[in-house]
Amino acid sequence: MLDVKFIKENPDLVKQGLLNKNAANVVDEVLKLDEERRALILKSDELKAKRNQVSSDIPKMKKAGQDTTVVFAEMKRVGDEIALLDNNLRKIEEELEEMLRNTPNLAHSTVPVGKSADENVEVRQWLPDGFSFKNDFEVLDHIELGKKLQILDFERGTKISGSGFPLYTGKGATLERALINFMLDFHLNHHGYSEILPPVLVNKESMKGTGQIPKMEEDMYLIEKDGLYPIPTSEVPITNIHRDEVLLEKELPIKYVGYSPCFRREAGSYGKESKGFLRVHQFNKVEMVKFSHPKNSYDELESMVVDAEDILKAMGIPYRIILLCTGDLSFSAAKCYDIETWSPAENKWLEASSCSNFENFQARRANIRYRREDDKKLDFVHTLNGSGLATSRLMVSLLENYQTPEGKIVVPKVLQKYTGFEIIG
RNA sequence: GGAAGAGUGGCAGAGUGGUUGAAUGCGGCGGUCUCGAAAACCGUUAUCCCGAAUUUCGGGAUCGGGGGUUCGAAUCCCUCCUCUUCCGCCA
Repeated sequence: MLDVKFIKENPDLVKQGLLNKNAANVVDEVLKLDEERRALILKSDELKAKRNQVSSDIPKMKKAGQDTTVVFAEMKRVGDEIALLDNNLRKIEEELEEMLRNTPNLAHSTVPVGKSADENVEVRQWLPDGFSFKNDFEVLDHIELGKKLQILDFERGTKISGSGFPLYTGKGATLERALINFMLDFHLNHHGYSEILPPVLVNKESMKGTGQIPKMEEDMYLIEKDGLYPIPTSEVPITNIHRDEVLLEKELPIKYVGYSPCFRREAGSYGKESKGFLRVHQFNKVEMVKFSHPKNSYDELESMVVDAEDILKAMGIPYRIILLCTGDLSFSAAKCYDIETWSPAENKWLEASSCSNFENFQARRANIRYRREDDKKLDFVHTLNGSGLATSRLMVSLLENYQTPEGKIVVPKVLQKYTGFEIIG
């Protein structure tokens, strides 16, 4: 959530920022509502001050045996007027809150301005030794491989739950579990994160805190009976760990890594990308979350991207880093890098990770603060998160890149101690 | 799911309608004492909002959340949430 004070002090900057993010320009309306709000507070506070004064006088009057009926009648009127003003105030504040909650975060100054994904910028690319975009043999895609090797069963997944609910079988299930364990261990042992295993159903407050609600509500599952949301990413529960808390400056940055299944309705996105793993309703993801000091959150973002890259390097999967332009940035993000892995069968890059700095946008919504050492004041932390990584897209690249001409899968070296086998097929 | 009880400042814990933002203790911070430290003593110790003013001052709000009664609510009423204990059920 943007700060009204900041909008007030930098209206033009915010207007341009919203424009860059393809968002509605609400600046003038926000400022107007804020002005109305302050005027009402001024009047209301004045009357309350009067009421407080009189209230403290009443015991004295009673003690002195004075008649209070006139004062009571007057104060009744004052009370009614206060109630009226506060009612109006609440309406204005709700309207303002609603508007701000629906207003996206602004992009950082280092983010390229652009309308859509076409204007994203490739930052770097990494390819394993001996890698070639041309294949010596006819490659199978992950669906064909999954079927042939009996490790993925999309048809039965559909029978059990519906389309987009993958079923892993045999060595496929083992490989998936190996991936998750490998990634968790890697971040724990080499990158200094501590592990979280979060609840996968969260309440509305948590969804609001990280910004999935209200803007993305249509894409979220909801268990109406209990008012709980299956999480679209463990960013939600993990970031909300410190909702309404005050952290110590010296404990920053706090770095968590956690595995969870993720649930997304993907409403309205059925199409050619919906086959196999490319777009699913349930997938597994290892997520990194950081609570950072505002002054070095951008360094933390860079190192988080490197943390995710290390996983891909260790597994020998070709990838590239994309810096998202302003128009392609998500609602809450100020800056975001996507990591895309190569799919030889699709002959294209697939988004396997997204690492974002939200600055204090989420912290403001979720009220996550830290106390400064020098002046003892409270300030909002910066929150970041990144997939490290999503197994579904990763599995596509893994299977397709590691297939042999005979249609078998070689298990990447680093995963072998987790799988207990070296080859599938 | 049923019954009973409870939710107050960083923590513990008073307060049941009128200078209560809130006693007291612990903790934290500053000081006196000391070569230094401990002890002791003195002082200080929340957050948010509004308004003025170049270190600050004034006002308002907040005692789990929301609503109500009242001139006035931490205190009374309603409702929701959470926790504890007992019963039931259960991986």
